[in-house]
Amino acid sequence: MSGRPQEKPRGSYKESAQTRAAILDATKAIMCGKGYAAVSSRKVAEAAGLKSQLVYYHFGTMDDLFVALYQREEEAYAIAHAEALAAKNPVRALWRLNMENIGTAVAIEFLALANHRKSIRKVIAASTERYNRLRSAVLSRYLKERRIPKDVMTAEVLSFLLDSLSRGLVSEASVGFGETHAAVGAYVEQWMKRLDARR
Amino acid sequence: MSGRPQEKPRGSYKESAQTRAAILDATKAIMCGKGYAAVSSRKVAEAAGLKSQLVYYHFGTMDDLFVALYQREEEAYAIAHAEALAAKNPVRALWRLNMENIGTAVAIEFLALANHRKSIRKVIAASTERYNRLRSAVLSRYLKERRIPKDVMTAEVLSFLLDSLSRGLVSEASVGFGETHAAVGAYVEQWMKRLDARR
DNA sequence: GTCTATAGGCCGATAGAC
DNA sequence: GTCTATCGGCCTATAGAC
Repeated sequence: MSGRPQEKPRGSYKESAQTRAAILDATKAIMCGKGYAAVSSRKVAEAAGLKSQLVYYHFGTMDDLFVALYQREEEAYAIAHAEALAAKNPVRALWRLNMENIGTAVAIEFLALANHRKSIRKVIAASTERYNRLRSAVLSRYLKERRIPKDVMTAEVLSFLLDSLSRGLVSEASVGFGETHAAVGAYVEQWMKRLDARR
Repeated sequence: MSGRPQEKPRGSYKESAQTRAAILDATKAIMCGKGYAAVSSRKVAEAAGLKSQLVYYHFGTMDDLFVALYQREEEAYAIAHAEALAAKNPVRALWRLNMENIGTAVAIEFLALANHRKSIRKVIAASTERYNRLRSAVLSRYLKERRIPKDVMTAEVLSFLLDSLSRGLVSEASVGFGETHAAVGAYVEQWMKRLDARR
């Protein structure tokens, strides 16, 4: 990582991490651009400039590859998510996180993939539950501080809104021109401003 | 439809419609249950109790099959959608339509499929635009009648909310247990009640 | 850790008999 | 309109040399 280039240091003992990363990057790119069904060992390898057998060497099966990518992306998301929760305005930070990140696009794809890969469904269900728990405390406090009554908004509903609206906007953008995108974006923005003002 | 069974009337001149319907039904079932990637001419034919070549005979290519299914489902949806817009409470009717119908599940799958089938993307974009136009007038009137100011809700945003929230609930249900489902359902319900009361 | 070679399966699609 | 037969391609995955 530091100093000079140092490709293949001595024999070839830490090329592995680089190759793995390249394979995961390629997988992610294909998933976002063409959908999960376009992912194959050959396509991934071609995009990464490698031979397809290396995919199997490093990840075992295609199923394991998907799980490994999910876990890597989830790990990066976990950090950003924790930062967002710790921000002065967690709602705004979470919204921004969901909107800026390509992660939302890849998340949508994984959600669709869960439909027929039970290994993916398992890992998604676990992390979804975990994030909901993490958000619950912070959003509850946020709403309580602003004295928002439960019939106006709850932490659970707010959490769901932040996710499903951002996903809706992302998939809408991939199909049409973003007319709705601007209108909904503005609406959420002014709604968040109003919440801010109650502090 | 009426009278006696009457299979294969004389030669075999109107078996076509039945076979086509069976193929489309099987395709729909596989898409909902296993995801669009699990759809193949062989799997579809097996589910319908037919030979795979009949899929090509009746629909040409797999691409055409997907488009044909989309159009059939869309045709059915168009009727229900028009009824919902004509209902006394169009918002409630639209919400119910999105929540009850398996159509939402198949719609999510088509949205994912649009990622790498441009024929699908084209047909989805067209119908999305059309439904938005149809809703716009009715929802605008609905909001105006209840004197909802534009900064509280607009027809465009409301239309988007109805779609993306129902999609969010459906995909959430397919992954986890529906804790969120109940909470969000109740929230939307009481929100609609409040709108009703303003009439 | 990366290579070549290859097994074995499912795929989309077509040809031609009936 | 449905059947049998079949082609060529891409797929997942493994074996074995280096």
